Amino acid sequence: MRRTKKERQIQLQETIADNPFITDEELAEQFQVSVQTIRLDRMELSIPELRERIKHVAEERLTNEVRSLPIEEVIGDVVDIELDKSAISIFDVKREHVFTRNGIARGHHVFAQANSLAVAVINDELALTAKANIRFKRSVYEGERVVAKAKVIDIQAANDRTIVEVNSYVGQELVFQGEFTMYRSNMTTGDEG
Amino acid sequence: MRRTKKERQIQLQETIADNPFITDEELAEQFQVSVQTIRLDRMELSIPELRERIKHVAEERLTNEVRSLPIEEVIGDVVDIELDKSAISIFDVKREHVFTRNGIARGHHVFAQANSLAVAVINDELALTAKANIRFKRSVYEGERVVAKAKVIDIQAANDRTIVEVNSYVGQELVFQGEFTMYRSNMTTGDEG
DNA sequence: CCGATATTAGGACTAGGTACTAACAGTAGT
DNA sequence: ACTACTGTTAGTACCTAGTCCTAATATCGG
Repeated sequence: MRRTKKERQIQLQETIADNPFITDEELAEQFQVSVQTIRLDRMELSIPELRERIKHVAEERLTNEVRSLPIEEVIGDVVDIELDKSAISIFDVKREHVFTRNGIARGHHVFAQANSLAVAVINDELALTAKANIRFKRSVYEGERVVAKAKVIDIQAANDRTIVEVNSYVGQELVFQGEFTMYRSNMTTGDEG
Repeated sequence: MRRTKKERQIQLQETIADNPFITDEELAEQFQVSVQTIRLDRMELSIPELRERIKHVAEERLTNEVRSLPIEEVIGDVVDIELDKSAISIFDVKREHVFTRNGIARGHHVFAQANSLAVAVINDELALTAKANIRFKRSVYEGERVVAKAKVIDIQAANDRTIVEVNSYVGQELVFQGEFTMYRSNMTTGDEG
């Protein structure tokens, strides 16, 4: 034994984890044991064979590719809206919205809900977000329901600018705060919202 | 001949393109020709064998990997990164990212790219966006390529806070500006990023 | 030194191919 | 009608990276 079986198996796991493309033969060479030993190790650790590993990586990539942000024009379901006054939407945090590592919702989804509600509440053909000032108050987790409440604060017809305040809650708890400055209609500058 | 050779080969290319995981045998079944014919077709079209195709898909995913964050969790392709210093990502605006009405990119995509780059540049297990101050300078349209450049401005070890500035450009033109205040590691407050 | 555990060797078999040879069908040209 | 050519199919040997199984040997602890 170059080292103990346990030591080798631990290193084996790490080695394969950071390079799934390595063959049993290369592993045998690296650990100075026979190919059969490597295979026994893989069995004991339930590590699949090279081709299965590669396939798995490839499949993961293909399924993850389609997962950025949804296409619907509003993120979340608008449950109430009074144009140019206020609006409410709900958004259920699902697996595809969270970091796989820790189950915490990725901030841009929470932002997207608020931002898209700010757009929706504007009573105009075209509303674009020009500026935003946002604050994530606490993490949102998979399974939680985020309720976003938008309030139109100030309509300055003079410069086609409207300020919308959005507060998002999980239950009674404030999780997100944002102040969006929106341009409306025939403005030339500013991006969407 | 069920159809002409040419027709079959065109369809073969499409079939494999949208499902690289298909075997020659399955293809032969589908096109009602022999396995050998499928192989001749692949030769003529220089389409590699199943295993090579799968490997290629898997490699593409892995070569894009970033240390502190798995790649699929970043919006846009990270083309350069120096942890705790700077990072660059590119994001091609496609049909699914824009308002169908006017072809203008929805702001949260531009935000998501910047935000996720701000997360990626942080050299820590966990990075969460606490605050953000953003400004959409001009609209981004379908077909445009947005290059986001993140710069770590200030690491205040005392309160686990890092300020990251992200500027996004289309060509030479600044389209988005954001200042992200990130919490890192063992902080308890603040949401993801 | 004995027995258990660990390691190695070998053979038969598998999927999904490559590379090559050969046969045959249908069509076109002369 | 004979030949040439393209397209298709069949079959063989070989490859990689394994699985599954049996059997032999090595090594360590008590």
